[in-house]
Amino acid sequence: MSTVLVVEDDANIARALLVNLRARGYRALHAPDGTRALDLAAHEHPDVILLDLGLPDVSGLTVIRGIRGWSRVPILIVSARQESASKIEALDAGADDYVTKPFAMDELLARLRAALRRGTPEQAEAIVTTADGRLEIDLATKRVRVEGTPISLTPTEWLLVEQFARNPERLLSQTELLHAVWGPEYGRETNYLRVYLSQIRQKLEADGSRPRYFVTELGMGYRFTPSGG
Amino acid sequence: MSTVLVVEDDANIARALLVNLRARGYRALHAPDGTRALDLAAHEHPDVILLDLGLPDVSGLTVIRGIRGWSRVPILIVSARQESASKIEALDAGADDYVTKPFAMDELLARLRAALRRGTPEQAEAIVTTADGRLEIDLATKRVRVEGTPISLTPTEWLLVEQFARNPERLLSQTELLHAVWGPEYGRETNYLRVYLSQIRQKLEADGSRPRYFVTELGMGYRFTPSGG
DNA sequence: GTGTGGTGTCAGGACGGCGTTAAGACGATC
DNA sequence: GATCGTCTTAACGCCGTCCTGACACCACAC
Repeated sequence: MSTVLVVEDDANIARALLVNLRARGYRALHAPDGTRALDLAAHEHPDVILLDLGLPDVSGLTVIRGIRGWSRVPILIVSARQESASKIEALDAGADDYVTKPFAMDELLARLRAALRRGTPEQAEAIVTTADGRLEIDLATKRVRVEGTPISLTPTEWLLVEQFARNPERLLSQTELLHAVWGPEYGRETNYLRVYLSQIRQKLEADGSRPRYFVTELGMGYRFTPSGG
Repeated sequence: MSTVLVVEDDANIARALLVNLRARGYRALHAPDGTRALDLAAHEHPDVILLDLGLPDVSGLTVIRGIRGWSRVPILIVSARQESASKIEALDAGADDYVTKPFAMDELLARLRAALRRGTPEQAEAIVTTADGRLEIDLATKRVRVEGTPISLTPTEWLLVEQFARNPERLLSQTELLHAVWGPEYGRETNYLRVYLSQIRQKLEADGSRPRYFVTELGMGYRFTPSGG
């Protein structure tokens, strides 16, 4: 049985996380602030740590540095969308991965399993590459390369590509993508997606009219298939 | 040790069931009427419920609805042959499966084991696989594989397959499926199901004319049998 | 054997989703 | 205020999906 330390000050989110984790058979501990997080990390030796960046007392960065001083336990960042700068700082400070609030529970659990499986922290997830090596997406530097040469994307194009890169092989519905890129009040504007998918394919696919990486699933959504299948 | 609640007014049948269940190592409770059934279900939290439809006080349907209001414990209907209409009603109300009186004890025990297997939350992996490994249904990425190669399904086909994957070994009535896929106002359009089941079998079964996974239960509904039996 | 109700299969037409293009609206920069 | 790139919106043709109806088939009852 693995022990998960949940560092989260919002009581509702914390409860939801703890309930879900315990239902899946994890031993889940809770720290509502940074001080108690460091304390529990030292005394309970969790197998993985879920860390919210917005804490009341000390910054999430301080917590990461405090733990990395003596332990290489995997740390998953949970952060709001607008905190993207501190997310990168957190990754640089030694965090392993991050999910953006509001997050899908199954996605979080998948990343958690991945972190546990790895055991030893590595930044391998930072660059997503297709099986054929033609396309590279660097999530940390926000850069995309096709056959080695950098491609410039517009902000909206990048946000879309980022969604795909963070969810390889997974079917993303139109509403899901619209929420993630344009905001929660969008959902019916599927024509946006049609236009931008077209542009992205022109830039990143070998043959824009026969997409291999950004595949349409008719009536369901889109899927990024770096594996090639 | 699993707890089984037997709801049965006929004393002879009840005794036979209780003796057989206890001999197999189950903890077996007995409720001779609907009122005590609801009472025991609430206080003892059984792992599975065997429910006779012909009760002296309240109808079996009332019992199902009373339990389904707060619990998802598997419910197996035990009913006489001529009560086929109420059997379908019971399935629509949320029962999981049924056996017809007079029943073979080993068949009942087999269905009971299937219900227990389903009830225990071992769905840590969101991938449902058939016993022979030919068919994989990945609920997280919404992808279906036959012998390793991905198969593309239309939205309606996927919704149906998803229902089956989420309820393996369970008998799903036509109305239940129609409600889940087309919406609550549908219920008589069983021809839809016939067309789509045919398409799904063509795509996913080894021999579309001899289905092994998506089995028809004549007059009752359909059952997904990943175990192969 | 014959009848009946439920089921499986096929094909065609209506419909809506999708990809593409282009033009107008908007905002940033100088 | 002018220019440039980006985002939004509209229009159109294409293609797959959904629904429908017809027919064959099967199990079961008589």
